[in-house]
Amino acid sequence: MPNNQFKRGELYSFITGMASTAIARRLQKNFKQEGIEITIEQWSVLYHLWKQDGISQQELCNASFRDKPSITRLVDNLEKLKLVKRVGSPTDRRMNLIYVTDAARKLQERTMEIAEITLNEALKGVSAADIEQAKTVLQQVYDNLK
Amino acid sequence: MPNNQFKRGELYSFITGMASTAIARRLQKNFKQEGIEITIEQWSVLYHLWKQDGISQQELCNASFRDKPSITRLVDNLEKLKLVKRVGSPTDRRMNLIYVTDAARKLQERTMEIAEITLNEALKGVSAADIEQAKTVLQQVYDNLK
DNA sequence: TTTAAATAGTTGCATAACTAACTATATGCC
DNA sequence: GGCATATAGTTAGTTATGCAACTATTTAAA
Repeated sequence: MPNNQFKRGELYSFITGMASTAIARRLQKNFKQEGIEITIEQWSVLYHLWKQDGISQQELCNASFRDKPSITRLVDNLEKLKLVKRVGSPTDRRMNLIYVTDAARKLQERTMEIAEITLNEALKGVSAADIEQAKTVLQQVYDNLK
Repeated sequence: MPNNQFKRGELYSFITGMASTAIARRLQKNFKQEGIEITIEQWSVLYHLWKQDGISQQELCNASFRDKPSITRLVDNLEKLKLVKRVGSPTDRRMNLIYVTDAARKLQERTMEIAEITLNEALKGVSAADIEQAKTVLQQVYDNLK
């Protein structure tokens, strides 16, 4: 128990997640540089829809670790950009099924490439084993707080 | 070089930093539960000021990895809450020196305790060595993108 | 010394987060 | 069938972020 005790003064960067913030910021910049005018948050929603669309907003909430109002507005903005469509579910009139448009599909390949490049840039000099291990720790943290 | 290549489909959680988001969210909840009505962002600014106050907003930017408008507004809100004071620098009239108030000092001990408890909760079941290693990776990521 | 460039901070605009309160529809129990 | 409860989604209010444009002051160079 005392061996995962954090010393005061080391708390800060772990809590604020400055590393992931930095990655997201860099990815945003790289998108912009390529003339791709979507936010990271919008991209992270598309990311799930590319894998599978026609899912409800609630399922998008679960997949992207966001609450319902956040998804409502992200979908609002993505719809304004004509990247997704809300389609009322035929079987449950409470639900919207979210579909990506052709315009969004055109973004998939290139943005995933940029994301991959950005991530490799971020992880330069870190061994594959260390990355795996860091991912395990972060997953454990997430599970602990779920 | 190919050994720190990320496979597509694993990108997402690393980029969005869901672990650090979860920690921050939990800390916010724990503050609230104790009747402490400040945001994590406000706390993260106080965190630096407790270590040393009377520093400029620019120094706060550097310490807390934020841009100037963000600090302007955080200091605005902290000032409204009477937790910090802006004092014009006597030697450089462009600068504000930021001081914490007695009310803020009263929050230090308890909030640091809560942060420590929250972090230990988040890191339950993770060995000290793994934590160290994850921190090293995150620091490297941050340095790579700086 | 006066003028250009750098620095400190603020303001406006757009996007996004969380909470709480709300509407509409579906489900389940009597 | 009818009513309570759960679920899906939206809206409003506050805080925060990033970018760009702005003011005020300082510094450095011509």
